Amino acid sequence: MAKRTGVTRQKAAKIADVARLAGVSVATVSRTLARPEVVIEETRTRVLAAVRDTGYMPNISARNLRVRKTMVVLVAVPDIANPFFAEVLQGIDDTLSAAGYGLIIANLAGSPEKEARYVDLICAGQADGVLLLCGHVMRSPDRDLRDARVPLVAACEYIPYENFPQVTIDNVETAREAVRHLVDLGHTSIAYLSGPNSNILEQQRLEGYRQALREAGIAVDASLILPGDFTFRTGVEAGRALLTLDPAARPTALFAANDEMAIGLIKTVHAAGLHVPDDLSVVGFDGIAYADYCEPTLTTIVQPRRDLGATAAAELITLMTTGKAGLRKHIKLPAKLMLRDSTRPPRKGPGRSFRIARSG
Amino acid sequence: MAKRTGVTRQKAAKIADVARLAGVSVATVSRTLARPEVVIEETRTRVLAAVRDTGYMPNISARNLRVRKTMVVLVAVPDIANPFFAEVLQGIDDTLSAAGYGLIIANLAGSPEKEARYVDLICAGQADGVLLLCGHVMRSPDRDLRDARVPLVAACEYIPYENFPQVTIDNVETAREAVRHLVDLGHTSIAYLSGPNSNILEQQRLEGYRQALREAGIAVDASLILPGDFTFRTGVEAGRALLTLDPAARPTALFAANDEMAIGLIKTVHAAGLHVPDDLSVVGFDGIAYADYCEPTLTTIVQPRRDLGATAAAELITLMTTGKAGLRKHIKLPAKLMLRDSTRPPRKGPGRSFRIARSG
DNA sequence: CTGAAAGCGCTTACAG
DNA sequence: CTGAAAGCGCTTACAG
Repeated sequence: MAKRTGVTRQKAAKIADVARLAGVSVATVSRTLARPEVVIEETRTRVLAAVRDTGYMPNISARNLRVRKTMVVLVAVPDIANPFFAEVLQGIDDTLSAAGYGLIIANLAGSPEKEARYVDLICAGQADGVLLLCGHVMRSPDRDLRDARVPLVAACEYIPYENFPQVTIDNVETAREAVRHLVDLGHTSIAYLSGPNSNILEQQRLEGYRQALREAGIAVDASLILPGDFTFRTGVEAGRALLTLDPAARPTALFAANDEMAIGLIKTVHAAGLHVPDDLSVVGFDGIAYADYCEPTLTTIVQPRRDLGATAAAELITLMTTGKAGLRKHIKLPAKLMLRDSTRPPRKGPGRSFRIARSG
Repeated sequence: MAKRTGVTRQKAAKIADVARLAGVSVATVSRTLARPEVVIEETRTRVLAAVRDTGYMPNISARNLRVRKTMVVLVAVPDIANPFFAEVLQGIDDTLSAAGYGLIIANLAGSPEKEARYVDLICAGQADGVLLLCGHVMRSPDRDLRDARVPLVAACEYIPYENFPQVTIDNVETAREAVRHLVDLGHTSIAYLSGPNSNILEQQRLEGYRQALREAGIAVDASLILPGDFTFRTGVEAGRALLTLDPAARPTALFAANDEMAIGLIKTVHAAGLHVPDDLSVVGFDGIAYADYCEPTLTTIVQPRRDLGATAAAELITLMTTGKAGLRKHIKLPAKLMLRDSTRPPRKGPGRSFRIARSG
């Protein structure tokens, strides 16, 4: 230990303090820290000891100013209170902070003003890269993020017609698998509880539903496609709609475009005396924590949230450091069907002939 | 619009570019932006026009280096994937970003290495203030945050024996209110499902439970205090423990130290045929979103999460800018009891004499 | 009211 | 292998 150690010192030590104590120039201190192998061992030892004794840590603002980098990444999330994104953020944070990057979390929360503020911030060079989890390229009234010469990577919600890297699951294929599970159980009357029509995830999941039915030789019945918007509330409404149906015409299974809606629907039909899975099998999508707590526990598609975040962050780091993207523009991560208690073969056996007679 | 606008320019405009275009010195540009009232109107007009035409935005690193501030606040959260903190973070983010501060989210996630890295970062002057949501003052093997001459504010989880500002709900009073609600319904045999003993929140909620019973003249029965650790799993275990009890000795109501445990317990006793609230009333604590979806919906204490975050952030801003804290060191925000479907008067009427005979 | 100049703490060619 | 020096983009006394 030197005379006065850094711990209780009033002001933080700067590089000049270290240089003085070690008896070298500031350039040598800087070099020792950045590329230890270029200085001779004796110098290195002296410098490192001085660093320790002074408690020196570099001033990031000064370094960033000098090298013209910010070492921060902005990540745009639609809603930070949504647990889904919280876990994706964890994967991002792990990867980015291990590489020395800081994180600015831009919580869009449906506010165009906030979004515009963040766009301006990025255009002003306040971030070295941007991670888009919000399903669109951020905009402001007078600036376009694509002109900001800053690396972009999107994750979770695919953004069509763009050519930066994107990391998502394969929504079409995964939705297809979910519906195939219902078909395999013997269901032939399978409803779909949709998300908002304009949403890309909704469009892909609906497509997967269609494909699975087609493969099974089941005609798509438009009356079995229930409107929803990803909220618990529309799940409840869809449940009520199901209850008004003549029991003979009621589907024996339902695939919901997300878990919240599935859970709202189950709760509603339960309260009316319908049993899940005996009277109705339900599959959700996302794998939120609650899907494992609800009654019955929900069969659903579990997205690799952490990995989605980590992979996107790694892709962005590549882009920021090398200036070029990895080989694949669109990385699709596997999501898996988690079988739980909300699905079961239909009680009355296949009602297929009935459905075909009724539909289109 | 000037000849070439900033939008598609290669490099971001700097203050010298603005000065040249406006025909003034850089000092004047800086002044106009910082304190518009000190320059004469004509100058101000010219400068502002030049700012607009160049698309100028100040380089934050340079400014921070110069004024020796970082304009970032570090917020330490125990677990970013926990929806409770996600919403507190929203309140923090709103307040801080409106004041021009950036946010570094330190996701401690039970990792002492990460925590130490963040402590070093703060000691190196990389943040102007710290918001502690983690229930303890962050530590690293060789540095103490309290010596880092950086403003500290804690929120949500009270940290005893410290003298920086703290913002929490009144856990004792609120728990007392929850139990009083059960007492008012006529319950006299009221169990408590606890959190981990070492946790300060647990200690306070237990104290509130005790006070409410005492006020009602009900003796505390140690056998009705079930161990838990805030997880859904221990709620399930407590439910099983309840089921092994002789029905006559079974409590008619239960207060759980948090919602996850309450929900796990309800699910377990339901599966065994016990009805909530008819056979058992349950009150939770926290007001997580799921408490409003589960079956039955859960009567619980709703914490003002957003407000907790916003208030703590405002307190920290005061501390960072004026150097002194507000009047009150410990700010207690009101939490409210949300009545839902999991509580009801006991089926068999007050069993008070029985309880007294049995306990203490 | 405005300008010239110093300086915040670093990194990095450029010499030697 | 090491040092002297320039410069990253700002802000702010200090003069005038």
